[in-house]
Amino acid sequence: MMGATKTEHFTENQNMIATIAKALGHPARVAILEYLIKVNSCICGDIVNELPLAQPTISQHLKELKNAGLIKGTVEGNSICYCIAEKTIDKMQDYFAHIAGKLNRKNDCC
Amino acid sequence: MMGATKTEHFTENQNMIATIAKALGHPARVAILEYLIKVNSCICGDIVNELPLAQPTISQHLKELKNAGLIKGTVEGNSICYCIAEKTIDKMQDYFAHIAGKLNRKNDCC
DNA sequence: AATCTATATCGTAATATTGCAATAATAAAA
DNA sequence: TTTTATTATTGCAATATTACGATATAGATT
Repeated sequence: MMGATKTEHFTENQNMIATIAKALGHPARVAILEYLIKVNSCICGDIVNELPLAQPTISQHLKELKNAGLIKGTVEGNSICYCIAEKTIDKMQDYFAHIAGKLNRKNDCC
Repeated sequence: MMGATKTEHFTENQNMIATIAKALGHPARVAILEYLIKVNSCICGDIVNELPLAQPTISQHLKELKNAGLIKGTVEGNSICYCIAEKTIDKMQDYFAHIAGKLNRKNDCC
């Protein structure tokens, strides 16, 4: 087990932030998130039409966003309605606000 | 070139957010960031003593944080003083505040 | 029931990341 | 100048990610 991340050595919060950040660590997923914010909710096919990626690739990206808790999906007929999970966005906003508030703003060095 | 990210298809901002998020997409790098915020500035060795990872591994994580613009490092004698790049933290705070503000907060579905 | 529509999953190739031992590089200290 | 201290780089093994064609799944439509 060499190239595997040692999650057990870090706090739950650090792992949580990392998981969400990782999910946003790909421009396609950022684009999906922004599109979802713009249209409020949509189905997978809409995103396939919007982005230059194949349907299985979009599906995979949606899965990762969902696993990270950034989006939700509900079955609606034979399609699935996706939308933003506000709570997680709020969590990230709070996190950055929190650490930004802790910054010294005049470092010793650098 | 199959498993390579198609950055050229996304906006500059989407790529920038993804790059920063990706750098925070590992708990060790979140831990390094939080430690740096706590102590204001430190050298690589301090982080090696703090986290359960070998020196080359820490060095690599620092490099990635630096490449993403999240930290700065300045040579100081034979060691390097690392500290937070406030601007980038602010950028992320602004980004999440911006998208949080755009949320509908009562979705059609989900 | 057969077909269409929408999405997920499988399989696989290409690429990237993670982690560390060994070693190099550089500057201070002795 | 030899040694020590600090950090970066190299090389490599293990694992993870990215992308997509082919195929499966499931609900709607005819």
